[in-house]
Amino acid sequence: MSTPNSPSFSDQWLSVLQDSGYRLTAPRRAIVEIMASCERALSPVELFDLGRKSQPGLGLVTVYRTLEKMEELGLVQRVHQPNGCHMYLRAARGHQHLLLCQNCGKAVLFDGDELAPLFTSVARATGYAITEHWLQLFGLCANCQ
Amino acid sequence: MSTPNSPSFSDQWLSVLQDSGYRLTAPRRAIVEIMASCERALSPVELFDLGRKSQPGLGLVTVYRTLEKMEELGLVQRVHQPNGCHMYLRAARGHQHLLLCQNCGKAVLFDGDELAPLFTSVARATGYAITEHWLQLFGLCANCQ
DNA sequence: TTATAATTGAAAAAGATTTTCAATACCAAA
DNA sequence: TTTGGTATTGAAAATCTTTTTCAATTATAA
Repeated sequence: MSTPNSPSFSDQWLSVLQDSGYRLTAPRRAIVEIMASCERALSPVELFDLGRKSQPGLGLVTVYRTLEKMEELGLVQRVHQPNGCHMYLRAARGHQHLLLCQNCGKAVLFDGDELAPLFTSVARATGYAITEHWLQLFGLCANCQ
Repeated sequence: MSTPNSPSFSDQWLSVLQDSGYRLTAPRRAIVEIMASCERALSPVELFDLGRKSQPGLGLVTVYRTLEKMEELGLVQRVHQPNGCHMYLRAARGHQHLLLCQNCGKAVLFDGDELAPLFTSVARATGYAITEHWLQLFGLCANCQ
């Protein structure tokens, strides 16, 4: 429950950045504000365009750099697209996976705790040390069906 | 069981290409021969370098174009990498998932039958109609660890 | 053998992302 | 406050993968 005296979602992110030794600058504030309140996945260029509305001098490079830091801090997660480009989405807590509507782009998250046993057994069967996994689902949301 | 008189694996692929209306050219033969016999995922450039050994004039563009056709015909499958680039792997039959060595590219396939219940419950919980899923694991194979 | 249409490779273009670098701005310490 | 060191910035250029263009070549059907 958010009250006028409780820190907003984006203020929390700014604190995380600051506590990690990063400086709070106007471009970062603008980027954080957008990402912290957006429910869709955004491409770096979309984020850049949105950010320029409040921060006209904003550079695309700064968008990339800030996304990198936010990902490193677990604030946003990268979304892989079939064309190889990336989008970024507000991260959920814990390890969450993505279900994307192929029509409108709306994203829903779900957790994949049930996957752990599968990964363990695959690792054992193959001898591989598994370092990373991706699971993404595609479909149609209730509206678009 | 392959005998001197039965068509080789790569000859089968060439037949598929020809039956689909594509012409058989020396560059295509070279590319098909490599992909049909390689167990690792290859990047277009790796394939290009390998192909030049038997076909010195081979162009990278032809590699891309031939991969595109082979994927369309279900002979190879695209492998997505975290960096956004693609590699290509001889296609498996049936629905299989990929575990890829990040060092040498060696690929292992596993089936994800155990995932079905997860997808069903996610579909029910979200109201989405799930049409496609994307699961890929990354790690280090026994050799590369 | 010939005609025609697919295919080729080089070069250029297109995109996304990263690097470089001089100028700027944050913020800790005085 | 003021100040100094240094993180950060944006522009431009560089990278890298992939696609497009185009004139020359080549496979294949007639």
